[in-house]
Amino acid sequence: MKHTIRDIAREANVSVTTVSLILNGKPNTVSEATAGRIREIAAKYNYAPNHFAVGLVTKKTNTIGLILPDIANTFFAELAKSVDGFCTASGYSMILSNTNNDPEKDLTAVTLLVNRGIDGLIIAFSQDENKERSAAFIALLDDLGVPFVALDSWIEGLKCSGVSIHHSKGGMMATNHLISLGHTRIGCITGPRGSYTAERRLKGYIGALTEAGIPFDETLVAAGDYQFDSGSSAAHLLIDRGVTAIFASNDLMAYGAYQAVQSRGLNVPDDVSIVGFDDLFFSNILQTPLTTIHQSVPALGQEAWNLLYDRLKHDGIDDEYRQLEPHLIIRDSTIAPKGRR
Amino acid sequence: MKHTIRDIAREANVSVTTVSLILNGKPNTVSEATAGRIREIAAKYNYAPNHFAVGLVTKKTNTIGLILPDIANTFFAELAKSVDGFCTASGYSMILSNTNNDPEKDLTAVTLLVNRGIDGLIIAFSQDENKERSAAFIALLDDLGVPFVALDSWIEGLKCSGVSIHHSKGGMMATNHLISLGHTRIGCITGPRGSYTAERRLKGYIGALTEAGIPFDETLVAAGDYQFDSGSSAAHLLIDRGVTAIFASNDLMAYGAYQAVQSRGLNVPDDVSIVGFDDLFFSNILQTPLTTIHQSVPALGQEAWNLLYDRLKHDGIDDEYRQLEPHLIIRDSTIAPKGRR
DNA sequence: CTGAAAGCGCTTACAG
DNA sequence: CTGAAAGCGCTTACAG
Repeated sequence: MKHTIRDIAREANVSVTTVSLILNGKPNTVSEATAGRIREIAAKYNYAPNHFAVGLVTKKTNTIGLILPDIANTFFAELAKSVDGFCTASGYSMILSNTNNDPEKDLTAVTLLVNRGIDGLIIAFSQDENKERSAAFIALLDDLGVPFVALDSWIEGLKCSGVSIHHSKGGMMATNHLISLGHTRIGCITGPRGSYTAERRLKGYIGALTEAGIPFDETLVAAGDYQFDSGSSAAHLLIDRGVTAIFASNDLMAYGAYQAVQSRGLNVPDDVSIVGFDDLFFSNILQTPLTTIHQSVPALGQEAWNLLYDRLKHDGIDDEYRQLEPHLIIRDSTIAPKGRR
Repeated sequence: MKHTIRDIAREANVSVTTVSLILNGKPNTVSEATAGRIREIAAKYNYAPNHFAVGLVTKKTNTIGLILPDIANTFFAELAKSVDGFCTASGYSMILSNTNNDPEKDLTAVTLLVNRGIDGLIIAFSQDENKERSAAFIALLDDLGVPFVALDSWIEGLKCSGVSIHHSKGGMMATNHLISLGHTRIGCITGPRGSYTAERRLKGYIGALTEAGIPFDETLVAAGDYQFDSGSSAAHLLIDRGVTAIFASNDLMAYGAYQAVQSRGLNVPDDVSIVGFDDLFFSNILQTPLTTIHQSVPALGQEAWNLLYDRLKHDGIDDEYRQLEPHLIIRDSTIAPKGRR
């Protein structure tokens, strides 16, 4: 049998007001004897306030929403784990919403979660090239009434806090590594064109080439969609174009590129060097461990939580956008090009 | 500005009762004209009922809890994705709780979620060998008051519905495959000893050997913990003992076994055949794709959801335990032993 | 030092 | 065909 605050009050011979004050640690002038008795009785019945009644009055739920494009993707799964850990530690619960990378679902998920009553929202946006929908989404978010922070991705024109890795710097570091090895014919497998993270990483690639005086060759850019298969087909294209090295905009596509190289009887890194982006767990246990840009997922989750938590607790904090430092992890998938070993 | 049912009622010139009846599709005798007007106004303001007020009255939250040992593990991440999909489709939200495989946290998570108000619970238990804690946990679950179903794992003595793959049959199929290839010195890397899934899979291994007339050799069983590293060290042990084939109780440990084999200058499958369990996405893109026992994760998620949903909607349904059929996927990591090719 | 009472936003018998 | 009112279980000014 579930007990209410009235049950406790009755048994303690006090009013519900008094019980509420004590159990919530609110400023009060209740005698220690009475307070102790109340706490004892509450403990005895394992009393916990009804979540809905509290929410109805306080408008607080101690729940946040986490919207993710694909929880089955290791990167986002680890992110969810990180955020969940911080939530739990701070007494919050986390409602997860998976959008399957469907921007339409970003919208419905936000509406749904806000209507259910959440205190805040962390959103890793789906990749979306539709400007009109983006505008509508921004409008929706603008008068959301609950704080939210953008994670990993971003929408042009958004007004909120956010955190991501420094995507372009990461793309630049990956490409620079290949250049410093002596490669000049370097292909790039992008994420979905038009999407924020894809364009930022590509920008880093182009920047590195330009800085090194290597003319940017549009035909050495092949569009992928962050999935394994697209990495494989893009790599085939690039190999046809005679690249000696490939920067894949995420590890999953890098794995696809491995497969393309191997299916032609070629070898990584002897024939084609490959750099990834993310540093998934699996990148390190491949037969030829992958050189890649490491993202600290726990740090990403923590920053997102910190940004949100500050805004949960205090009103009117200015927006902040934090970009985490990428790290180049050199493993066995990159080597100097054939002529220069 | 958030609108309430009173705002809608006022503008439609009707009572809140009428609005509530119409918007909830309850049996009513409201004229179609009035009903239409109400729906229009509600739509105009994007009205959604306050979740807490509804919950306070109906005692229903349309929220379920999903307790998982490790969301960063691909297997559970895909499970979460599957369950989330069914929840969403049925109008439910899912609160995720990650226990980091800490049985203590299973307990606190259950308590927390139930106090927050959830309609039901799906639990993939942490591995626990502590009988006393298990007993306490069962007692807690027994008078929980909300339906729950066990997913993947199980606790001896539990009274609830559940679904998992047929672990022992899977272990048997994996081992039989190795036997049919001609192996007789077959090692087994188990999950955490004493845990349900580990013991079931091991039982399948032993059963297959016995059936084939191969004497069971205790020294060919090495305990792991379902993590990569443990697979590697266990494989080293088994190779020292002269096995020609290894059944690893999950894919992650199979990857570890690959590494052990390779670090000795040996080769999979030429020197050691390896079978895994789970069939993670990565098993298929390894340089030597892994022969393994496939679990249909979407089916697992769907069954768990179905079992829960039935019990959410109807009282007094009998407990059911469903075991899903495992499937052997033969790839390149298994071959006949050297003498028999 | 403590309590009575209003109110959060709904749903649902019940009355007419 | 429609509405007034009770009640869900809390929190919080306010009164004494």
